[in-house]
Amino acid sequence: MTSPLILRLRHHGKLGDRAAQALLACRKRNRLVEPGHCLMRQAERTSSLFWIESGWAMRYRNLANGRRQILNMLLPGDICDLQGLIDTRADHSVKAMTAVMLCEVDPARFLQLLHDDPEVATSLLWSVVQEEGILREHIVRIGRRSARVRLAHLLLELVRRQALGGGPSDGLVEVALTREVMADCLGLTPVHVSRTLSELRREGLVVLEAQGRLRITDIDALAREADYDTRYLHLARPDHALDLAGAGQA
Amino acid sequence: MTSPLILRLRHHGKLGDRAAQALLACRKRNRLVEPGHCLMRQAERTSSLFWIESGWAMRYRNLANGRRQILNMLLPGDICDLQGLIDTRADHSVKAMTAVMLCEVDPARFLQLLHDDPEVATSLLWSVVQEEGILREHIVRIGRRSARVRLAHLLLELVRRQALGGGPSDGLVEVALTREVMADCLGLTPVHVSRTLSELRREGLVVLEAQGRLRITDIDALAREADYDTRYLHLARPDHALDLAGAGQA
DNA sequence: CGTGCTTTTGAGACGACTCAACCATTGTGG
DNA sequence: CCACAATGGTTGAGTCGTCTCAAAAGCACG
Repeated sequence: MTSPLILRLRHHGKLGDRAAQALLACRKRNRLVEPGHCLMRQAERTSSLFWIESGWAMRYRNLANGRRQILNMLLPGDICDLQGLIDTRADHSVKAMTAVMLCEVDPARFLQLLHDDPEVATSLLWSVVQEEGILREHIVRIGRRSARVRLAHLLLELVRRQALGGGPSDGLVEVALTREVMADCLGLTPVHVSRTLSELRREGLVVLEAQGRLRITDIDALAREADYDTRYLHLARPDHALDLAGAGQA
Repeated sequence: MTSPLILRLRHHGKLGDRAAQALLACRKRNRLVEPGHCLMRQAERTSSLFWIESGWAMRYRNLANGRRQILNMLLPGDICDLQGLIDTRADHSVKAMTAVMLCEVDPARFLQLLHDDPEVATSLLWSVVQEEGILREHIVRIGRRSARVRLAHLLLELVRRQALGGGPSDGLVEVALTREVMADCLGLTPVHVSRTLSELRREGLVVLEAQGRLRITDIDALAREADYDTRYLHLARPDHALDLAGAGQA
């Protein structure tokens, strides 16, 4: 079975088997994190670098007034995070939502590879660009959309992202999200999320399945409702991928 | 006079004169953009790379319902954007708020330098990490803070950021911001921004000066009000900057 | 078959929005 | 140098979306 990291990167462009193998060979060791445990803590110094092999995590920030804002979700194949290459005091925490299998990367080996293999470098750059796009989309969602659209939009994004890493692509959200998690993601209260979700369910756009997991019944209908750009995250193959090697090894 | 790019990068860590010169030498040409004109348009393909030498710009997104969300402001010394290294269809626009002087970069030369000079590579990585931090802070601001705190927090950030690029550090916001711009940044309406700003002015935290420019009269007081972490953006020198060269040229 | 957690539902409050009128500033042409 | 237009800012009144608090209902697990 292919690693979700490779699956995801291959949505960006060419990543040959040799490059993929080289990337996977940067793995130092695997680590299993229990649900609810932290992969990284606010104000802690870290210089670790890893990707998510399985399970979901959340990147969030606790505020002085006790509130919480989830900044992003981390799904299988996501890298967390290039910031780890720099030794900074983290301004946020990362917590496992389910059991999470991490692949820790050997930074030196990783940088070496980045330096030597243009395919890997390009893929990783794509990955960073995609992640920034996700953050921007999140800003728009929270800043200028109603609760209903926010929620629909988030669910669509998660379903799409999990598919990129090899997860289900049939509308089922593979992880049970509590109302509180969705609320902290969307800048709402759990109560209001509950109401809004009921509304979507009443209209048959979404159903609640076993273990509290959600399923989008009609992705296109929901996407229309949510002003969701289906090209988002697609990031089709570029017409002319910039050749990082060309410059680097000239 | 030193370029704001160099000033800003030097807040991150060591960037010697040789490295700084090399970075500036990547400049292909300068371009002046009139206020209100776009540096980059939503859905357009771009593969340009440049930094802001003077003036302010905004990165924003227009929604289907006619609303606008400002994603970030671009100040002198900011790079816009590494994404330009990849040929993607932009999901947002960038518009000059004032007259803006751009320094266009020769991508090939830039990548070469990134590849060869570890000091430059480290600085740029810092820069990317800082930018991500700004986006995250923006999410928290919009998601979990009241109008009053949002506004205060934004002003504090802008004042700090302009100082990093060599602008005033005395609390004066060097560019006149319309209520609408602040509103589109903060996910509010111009009317409500007006009211909120009046409130801050009535309390003497902020004053309105000539040409509609704002001045924060007591930065510390406002920072306390706004739950603003003064370490934010500081990004003090790392204890042990990871040596990108060490791995790359081993 | 409790026990603890999450979800749902209801009622009322409040922050931010809308619409609309008026005011202030700046720039322009007579 | 003034009158005027254009733009952006302020203020008021009423509405609406989301929040708060609280209680009850589901659900999972020991």
